[in-house]
Amino acid sequence: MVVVDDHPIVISGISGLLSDLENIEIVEKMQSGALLLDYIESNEVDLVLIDIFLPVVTGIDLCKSIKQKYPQVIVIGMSSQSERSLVMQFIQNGGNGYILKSASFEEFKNCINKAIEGEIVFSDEVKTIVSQPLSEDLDNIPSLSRREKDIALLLSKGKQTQEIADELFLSFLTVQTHRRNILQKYKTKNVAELITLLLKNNLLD
Amino acid sequence: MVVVDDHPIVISGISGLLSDLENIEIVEKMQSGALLLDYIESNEVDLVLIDIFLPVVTGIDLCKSIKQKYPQVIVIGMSSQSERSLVMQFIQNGGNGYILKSASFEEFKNCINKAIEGEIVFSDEVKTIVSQPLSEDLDNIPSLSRREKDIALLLSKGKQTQEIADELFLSFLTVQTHRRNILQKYKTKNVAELITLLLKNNLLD
DNA sequence: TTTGTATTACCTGATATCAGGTAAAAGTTG
DNA sequence: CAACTTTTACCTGATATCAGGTAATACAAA
Repeated sequence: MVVVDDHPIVISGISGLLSDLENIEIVEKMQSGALLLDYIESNEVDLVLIDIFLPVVTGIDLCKSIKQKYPQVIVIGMSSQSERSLVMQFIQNGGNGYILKSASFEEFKNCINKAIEGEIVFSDEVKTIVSQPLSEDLDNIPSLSRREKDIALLLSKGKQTQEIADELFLSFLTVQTHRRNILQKYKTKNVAELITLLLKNNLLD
Repeated sequence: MVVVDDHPIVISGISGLLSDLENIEIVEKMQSGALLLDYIESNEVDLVLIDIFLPVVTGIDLCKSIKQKYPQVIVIGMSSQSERSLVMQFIQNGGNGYILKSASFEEFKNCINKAIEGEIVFSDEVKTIVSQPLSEDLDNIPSLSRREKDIALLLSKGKQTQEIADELFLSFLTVQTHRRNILQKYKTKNVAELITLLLKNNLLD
């Protein structure tokens, strides 16, 4: 088994945790995806435990790369906080399981053992997150058109309709129409609610 | 020394890391601030290493509580990602240092040793973050009072003055006053800009 | 080519926000 | 206790937003 994490203490922690699992041997500990891909080229690897928030290449992309070339390798993801969409993405890219770093030692052991047997495993907290009835239908969030984004961005900076019109060389009335369309698109009743929604969904970057 | 973190693997990792530091003995490992405050009541503690993102009570508030009652205890903060404002807040609340979890073993050891000698210590990455020319003067962000936060939160949900008044059993005019005070406090010209500022600075959680 | 979305633009009226000033009661800190 | 902050509350007028409807041009997809 190989652990990939850019936090030395996490690696150390997992070593300690797994030292009493007889069937598992931590072969290597590394701090980046690139190192893992190199290693996997010339060594036999059964199981990989990777942090999702790695520098350069994210854990999700790393998982994808591994699975494309070596589909038999079991890949388990880890992170501190977890969002439903992240976990789902990871699994969709071939991940065999997902564990929150706040999981207990027992959970870690169980998950790893079951994953080896071919199951898709989740730590308890992840289970509850994944099985949540996904808050209404907030998944299929519509996206902003180019112009709408321009306007939303200026709105988020506190600009008002006339100022936006001046800045984008548009009519006051045009900006007004865009505003209304954006509000309707997201079913928000005013700019405050809109900005909250946009920022929380990273739609303004 | 006591380690407070809600991630078992991190605690395990730190144990492993510090087992070869002779002058330090990890007395206790616990997963919440409440446990620490209980423990500290009846035991002598020299140094505490706390995670910033703890459930219920954040590491910053925990640090504050500790320092109020036991100013001689050395408190070092930790987190995975770090933001300038977070680190500054922690130090302002009496923290003796801040370490990123991605820090190397060496850094951990150095920081802890120096902190014991009375220095304020930062791991390398934190240093660079702290010493950044801090985008203009966005540091000294005032904080919201309890009531102001209530109102700001409802504003972010798109509620308007009258609705907020009803929900909080206040006069329309009172809410109006709060709104104005909040806008003034952050020098924002409307709610849209305000929400942006608050969300980007994590002031609404 | 037709359908659909995006972008532009105009009009009106009801309602909300913002900015100005004022002030008392309650709670907190030195 | 005194000073300060917080929370509560009222008044007014100017300006902005929101909701409703309508419509032409442009550009991409079916």
